[in-house]
Amino acid sequence: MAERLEELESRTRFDPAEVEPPIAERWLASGLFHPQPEGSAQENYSIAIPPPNVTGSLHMGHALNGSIQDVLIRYQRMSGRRTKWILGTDHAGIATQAQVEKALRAEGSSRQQLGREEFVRRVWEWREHYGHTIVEQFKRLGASCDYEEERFTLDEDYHRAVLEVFVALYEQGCIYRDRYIVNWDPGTRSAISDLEVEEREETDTLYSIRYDLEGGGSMTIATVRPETLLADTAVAVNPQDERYADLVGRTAVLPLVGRHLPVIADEYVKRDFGTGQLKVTPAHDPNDFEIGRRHELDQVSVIGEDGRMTAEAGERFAGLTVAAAREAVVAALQQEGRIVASEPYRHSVPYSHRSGQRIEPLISLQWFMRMDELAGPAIEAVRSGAVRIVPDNHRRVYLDWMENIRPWCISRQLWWGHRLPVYYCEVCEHTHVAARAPERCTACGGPVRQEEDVLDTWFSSALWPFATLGWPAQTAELEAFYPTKVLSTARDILFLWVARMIMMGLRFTGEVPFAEVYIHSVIQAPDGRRMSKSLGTGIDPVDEIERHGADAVRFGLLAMSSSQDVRYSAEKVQQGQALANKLFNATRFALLRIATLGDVELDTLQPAPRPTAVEDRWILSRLQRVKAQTAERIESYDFSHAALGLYDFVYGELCDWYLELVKPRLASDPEGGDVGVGGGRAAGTGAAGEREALAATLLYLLRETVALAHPMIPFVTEELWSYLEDSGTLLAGSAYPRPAAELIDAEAEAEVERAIEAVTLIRGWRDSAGARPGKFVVARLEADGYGAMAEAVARLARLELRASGGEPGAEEPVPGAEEPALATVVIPGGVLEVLGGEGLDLAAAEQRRAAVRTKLESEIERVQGKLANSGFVERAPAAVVAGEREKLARLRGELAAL
RNA sequence: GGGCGCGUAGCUCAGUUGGCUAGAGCACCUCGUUUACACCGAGGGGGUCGCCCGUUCGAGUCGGGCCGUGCCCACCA
Repeated sequence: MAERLEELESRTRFDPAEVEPPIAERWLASGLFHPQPEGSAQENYSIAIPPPNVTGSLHMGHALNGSIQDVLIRYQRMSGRRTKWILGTDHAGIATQAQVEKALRAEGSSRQQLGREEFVRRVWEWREHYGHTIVEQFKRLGASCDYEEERFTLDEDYHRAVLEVFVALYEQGCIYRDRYIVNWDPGTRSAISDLEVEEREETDTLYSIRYDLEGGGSMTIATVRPETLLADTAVAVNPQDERYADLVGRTAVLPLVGRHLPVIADEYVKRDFGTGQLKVTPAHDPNDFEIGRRHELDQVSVIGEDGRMTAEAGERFAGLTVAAAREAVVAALQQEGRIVASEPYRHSVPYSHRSGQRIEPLISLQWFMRMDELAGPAIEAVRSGAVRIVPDNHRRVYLDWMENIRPWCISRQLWWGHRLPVYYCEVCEHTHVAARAPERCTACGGPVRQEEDVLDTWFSSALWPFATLGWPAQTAELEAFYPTKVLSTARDILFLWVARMIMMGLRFTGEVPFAEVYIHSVIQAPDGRRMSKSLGTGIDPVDEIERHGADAVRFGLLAMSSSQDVRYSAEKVQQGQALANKLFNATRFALLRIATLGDVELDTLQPAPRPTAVEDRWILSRLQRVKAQTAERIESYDFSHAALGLYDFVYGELCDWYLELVKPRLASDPEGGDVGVGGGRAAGTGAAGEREALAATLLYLLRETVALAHPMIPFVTEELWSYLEDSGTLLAGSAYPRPAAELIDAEAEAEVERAIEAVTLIRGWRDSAGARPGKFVVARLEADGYGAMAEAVARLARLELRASGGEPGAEEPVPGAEEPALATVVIPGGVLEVLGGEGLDLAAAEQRRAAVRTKLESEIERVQGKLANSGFVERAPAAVVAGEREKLARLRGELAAL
């Protein structure tokens, strides 16, 4: 220990870069993060991490969520629970495939050139190469995940779980294949789900186009997509619309094409919108598709999967891009004089979240999943509270979405992902759905080929909490850690992921996958914009860790977090860094002082609360309250207050006051130095037993504080623990401090708090009077309730105290006891009478006094007014009225004393 | 069009069930080589709590309206 203390003495500040890596290593080597699968999920505590994209890197959202989950996990682990933080990554179909394709392009190749098998091999290779970055980054953050059991959504076992679910849902009739209108993303050349579509406001031109009717007359149709006219197969009006009642049943002629279109009546058409006449394009508009199904209209597809016009669009337009086709169609219509009007039109346009390209609704043969049947129990789970969403204003959003849930397009035209376990007969087209490929067609014995499509990534993610634990096998892991306790995430994937996990969990395990969903803040850039690489607004958490330390980043993020979105605050991270440094130095100070006390043996000293002075009882009492408060805040997901409350305790009580109060008692020279001028309890005096008690108390305080802070700032606290606890045990595996009721001491709290207030007031006065910081002011304390604290007040406020005139025990006649006061400072319980001091500017002090008087007077007036109001006195609760009366008396006393 | 938020010191944010002489961190100003920490310490200035009505003895806190702002959901050509 001795050498370690020597080494500690030279470290005047906490250096995260030096300390963090070895600590992270000790944690990993300890096995603490890798629990044995024992006990029941009920008694254990588990969290399944939202799996980051396998080739991604840590962004602020990960860092925040990682900090949050780690606080919970560490807190629970220290509370004695068997904890497991399930770790893993997501294969992230589109994102990963896009990355590899980009790399291929750079080397002049393409996935088509490679072929499917080779391409998939290349992606695996890519994953080997880049797939560990983010996990390593989680380690740097200090996240105590179970790194020994890292999962991947394309692992063999995981794949088996996916197949099992797919086959079961198919057999249960929930999964089906359909030619349906989908959101086609020309960028990724794949269908995407509704949730991956984002609407953007845009200004287009709304054209009014004249369609002639057979047998005379015409209709005028408005559209922002004239190019889709080529695929019109009907014209519709509202059945209630008398204006057009006689048109229904007639035939319109499609301009440019000449196709005959029935005029139909459908409720969908709004009478008051535009002309009340609508062109119907079943193949390229979701609404029209529905109309088409209702009226059994033809489907003509003029836009292909490549985003270009097809042959069906006719020779003039085939091969054109959609944009070019629009121009060409408009030009052609203009030539025929069919454009009756055109005006700018603002509307929302669908874009792909994935590729950023404009969505092209078109009809495609895809796999879908019917959701209504699965949604029912998932709705009930949230309604009944089996799954609790925190904060609960997201509850309604979840329920609204679930109650209006629509089929989910689950097939993707990609190569990277779970290929559908669907096999078509090459001969008779018979469809087989099975986890294992059939040798031959069961109907005709012909050869079979597997479906080319893969599943939407979210399909596999939906199984995350149980597929990671070995399901469908009934593993010990599943028994011990499923259901998990809480799912922590930002709200943007509430539908995409959370809702689907609840549905799948209930369906396949019969249990909710987690008891609580905690929705955390989204961290925005400091200017309020979204943090994003493309905008250049991103802040890299790893950079921040390198600059300020992982503890600082964690503390900062926790302190920022809230129930709403917040801007990134570099100051909060600084604050965290300051806290780490402060704790480090406080511990360093205490240990080095104790070591020099001489008669205290640090190596054998047992940390224990052994108060011998009121400040001891005060800080011990305060510590108990902070313990209770911190635990309560962590358990209620109130991380910012947990972090900031701890900061306040460490700074505002432990360091600023307690350590200052106790310094004289820690002086190595029992005769005392120049500290503590007034009073009988000179520095360093006291029996050896008292010094030992103080040392024991200090050790106890520091150990408890450091342990209390550990879930939030694990590195610095673990480092300090190695000095405070020499058995070599890890703090990460030690017990979380619990409040000891017998140490709560309201009286001591009141006594010390009034002393603190007095010191602050006197310092303020000193400053206003220009008293030099180093010089003593001669004064007389004429106030009640200070007792043993009087001398501490004197020392901390730099006073040379003269005996009070009224003090019975004072040696009579004390010189100066009758000395007239030059000034008075109002403090709790009375006043301080200033008798003299070097270079005091009494005029300035007088100004301050006047200001205080004015403030007191106005406040007294306010309170008097309140108490004179009969309504207040009669109606307000008695305690409040009494409080005001007390306040008035106190203020009057202060004013009189001035 | 619906839903959910937000608007409190220069900045970022706290303010539980209405009782506040409205707080914190940062920034700013003054002072300080008091041997834990200058990533420090002490002190200080700074707010019509977006606006207007209302409820109440009392409103930053509750209700209504307005203005500003952000996000989510939604099939009006």
